[in-house]
Amino acid sequence: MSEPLLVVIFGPTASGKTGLSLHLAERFQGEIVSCDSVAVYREFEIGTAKPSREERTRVPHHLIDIASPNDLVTAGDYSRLARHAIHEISARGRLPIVAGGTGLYLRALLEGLFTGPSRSEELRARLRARVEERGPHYVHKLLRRLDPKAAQSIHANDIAKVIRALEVSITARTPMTQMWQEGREPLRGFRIVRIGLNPDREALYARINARAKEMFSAGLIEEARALLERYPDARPLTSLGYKQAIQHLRGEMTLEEAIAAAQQGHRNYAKRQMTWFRREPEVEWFAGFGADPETQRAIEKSLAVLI
RNA sequence: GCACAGGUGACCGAGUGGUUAAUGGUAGCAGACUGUAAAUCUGCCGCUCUUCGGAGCUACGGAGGUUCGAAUCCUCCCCUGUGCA
Repeated sequence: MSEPLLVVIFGPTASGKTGLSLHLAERFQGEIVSCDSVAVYREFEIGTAKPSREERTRVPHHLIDIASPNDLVTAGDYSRLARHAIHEISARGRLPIVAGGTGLYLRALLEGLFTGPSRSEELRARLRARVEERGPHYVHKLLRRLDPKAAQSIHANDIAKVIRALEVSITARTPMTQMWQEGREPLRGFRIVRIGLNPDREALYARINARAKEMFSAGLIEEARALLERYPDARPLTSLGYKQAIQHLRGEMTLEEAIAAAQQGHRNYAKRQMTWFRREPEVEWFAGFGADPETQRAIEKSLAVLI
């Protein structure tokens, strides 16, 4: 009972995390720490389903709109900022509630990342060029020499991960997997309660379809057009919804096709999120949507005991 | 009604006599994930068994036929698209 409580809510897109976190924050005097790799960027509004202005005045939100579209927020950045926010909230005597769907960021926050070098754009560019010239197996062979263990666990086709492993092993002059041995630095000082939302697959997919479509009628195309003009190289422009909106703007697909592709992308994403979250330890799972009053009551009840 | 084109596994789509349960792709399901993660990648994917080596059954619009052997060739029928009437 000595350590303060930290509530962590996760689940696939459109499972109702926002609604639930809002409800719990009001009920238990909490503040919300978003865990969303796209909502951190300003001006990305419609496609990210950020909580509304009104909702954000009702309950303080953190880690939303903290970066310019031209910035690049990494899992490490997120972890540091989120930990800082959580400690501040807790120091104020309020309940920190982490809510989001970005699995890696969540893990970076809770378990920490290994202390390795951060990105090196030049090295990455060089390695990517190698892949272009010689194919993915060439760089994978390279990794086999520098870090055989990593090479074994990373598939040769997974270029992104092969490159990161090489980047680490080269710049640190130590195999990445060896650096992993030194462990990570997990978040300490909190009793962490993990709440997982796992609505029925079919119902979730229907909800995703409806929501993705609504984003388009709410002006996603226009928002994407404006963003593309001002920040043509912005990273989050490649995220779900924006990507398809831009394809439509370029004349690569009709509006209908873009909507269908966005819906499909969100459905696939939700599935990937679930396979990530299923591995999470000590999760209290709930089968309904977060916006569902019955589910909210059940979660509220199980939380009330702990507070 | 005539003339072409075509009907392939949930869908799209290759295959034009034999190592073909049938290349690909998509969807679906399962999985991986340590600083791009709304990313990137992997496996399974007709049915039934299996000592996990395999075994059996059913499949390329339908019915017959040719052949040792057909999704592939022939005949008839049904359906779809396009053109001409």
